[in-house]
Amino acid sequence: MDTRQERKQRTRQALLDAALQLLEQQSFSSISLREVTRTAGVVPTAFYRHFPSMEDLGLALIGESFRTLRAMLREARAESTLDGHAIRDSVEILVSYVHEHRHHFRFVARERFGGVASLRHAIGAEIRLFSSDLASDLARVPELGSWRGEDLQLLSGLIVNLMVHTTEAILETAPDDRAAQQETASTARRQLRMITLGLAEWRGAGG
Amino acid sequence: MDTRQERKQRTRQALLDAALQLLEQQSFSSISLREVTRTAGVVPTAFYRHFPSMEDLGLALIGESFRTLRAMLREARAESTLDGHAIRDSVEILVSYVHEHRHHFRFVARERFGGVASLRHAIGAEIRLFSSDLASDLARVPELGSWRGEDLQLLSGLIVNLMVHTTEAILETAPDDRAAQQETASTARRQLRMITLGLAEWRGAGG
DNA sequence: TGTACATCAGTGAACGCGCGTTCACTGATGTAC
DNA sequence: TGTACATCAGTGAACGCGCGTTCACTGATGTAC
Repeated sequence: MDTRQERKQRTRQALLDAALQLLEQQSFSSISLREVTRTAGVVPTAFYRHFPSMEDLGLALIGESFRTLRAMLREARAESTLDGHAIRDSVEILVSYVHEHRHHFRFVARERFGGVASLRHAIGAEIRLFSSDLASDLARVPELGSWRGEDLQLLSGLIVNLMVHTTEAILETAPDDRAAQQETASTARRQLRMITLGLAEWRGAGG
Repeated sequence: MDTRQERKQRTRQALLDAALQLLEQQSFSSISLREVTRTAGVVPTAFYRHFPSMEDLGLALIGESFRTLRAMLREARAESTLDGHAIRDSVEILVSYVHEHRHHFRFVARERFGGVASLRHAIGAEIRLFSSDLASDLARVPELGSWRGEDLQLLSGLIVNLMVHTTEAILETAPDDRAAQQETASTARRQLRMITLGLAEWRGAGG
C-alpha cells in the first residue's frame, strides 16, 4: 500500500535521477525540462508538481551531492593522522566514493564553474563549508595542534584543491582501465605527501 | 584599402569575440549560433563562411586562449628560481594576465570540465603540455637540479593545479574589490610557499 | 587604363523541430460523517 | 463499513518562440586580357 505522498516522492526522485543521468554527457544549462521528464517517464507538465523550475531541481541535486560528500568526510575522519597510512586510506576512500557516486561527483565538478550562476554560488558555499570542516579535523592532528586557524585553512584549501583535481582525474579516466585508475591514485598519494612534507617547516603566514 | 581576405579575417575575429563575450555569462554548450552572429553583427548564415559548426569555433577559441597562456609562461620564465621573490613575481604575473585576458581564462576554466567532450579533451591536452613545459622550467631551478622527471611532473602538476584554482578564485571575485583581490593573491602566495617548503625533504616517489 | 568575367562574403526567406509554459481535464487517494 | 465530497499527481492539447540549416541571391572585390 502506497500513500499518495510516497508516490509523489518517488516521482520527484525519478526526476532527480533522470537529470543526473543526463548530466553524465551534458552540462546542466543545456539539458531541457522535457528531456528530464521524458527520461523519468512522466509528461512535461508533471514537472511543475515537484519543482518550480529547472534551477530549483539543480539546487536540490547540489543538496543531494553534498550529503554524499559529507558522508565521505565522516568516513575519512576515522583516520585523522597525517602519517603514511592515513594518506593511503584517505585517497582510497575518495576513489571508492567517486566510483560509487560518479553522477554526484561529475555534476559538482562540471557545475562548479559552469554556466549557471546560482549553482556555481551554491557549490562554492558548500565547498567552503567542506573546507572548514576539514580544517577543524586537521586541528586535531597532533603535528598541527599548534597551528593558527588561518594556516589550517590554507592547508585544507590545498588539500580540497588536490581532492577536487583528483576527482576530476578519476572521472576523466575510463572506469574499467584499472592501470590508469591505479596511476591516478598513486599520483594523488605522492602529491599529498609532497604537500605534507613541508608542514614541519611551516612557521606561519608571511605575505 | 582592404583586401577581401582582411575583411573576412575581421568578421571571423568578430565571431570569436562575440562568442567570448557571451561566454562571460553562459557555458559554451548553451550559447547558440544565432546569438553569436547577432552579437557579431552578421546574419546567421554568414557563420558558415568561417566555421563548419559551433564546435569548430570552440576549438579555435581554445587555440587563442592557450596562446595567451603560453605568453604568460614565457614572461614568468624570466624569474625561474623558487625563492620568495619568484613566488611573489609569478603570482603577480598570473593575476595581471587573468585580469587582462579575463575572457580567455574564464572560457578555459568553465569548459575544462564542461559539457562538450571535444573541448574538454582539447583543453586537457593543452594543460598537460603546459604542465610539461613548466616541469622543464623547474628542472633548471638549482634546488631541483637532481630531481627525477617523474617527480618534477608531480610538482608541476601541483603548481598548475594551484594556478588553475587561483585563476578561478580571481574570476569569482568582483574585479573592483581590491581588498578581496589582494586576499586571493596572498592566499595563493602562501599556499605556493607551503608546497615549496617541503621540497628539500623530498626523496623520490614512494607509492 | 578599360572591359568582361569569376569569385565569394554576406543576405534574406523559408523549413521543420524541440522548447517552456498555459490550461482544463481525469481519476485514484484521502477525509468527514 | 458505506457514502459523498475534496484533494491533487499526473495527463494531453495547444501556444508562440528561437533554433540550425537549406537555398538561391547580390554586389563588391579580384583577375585575365
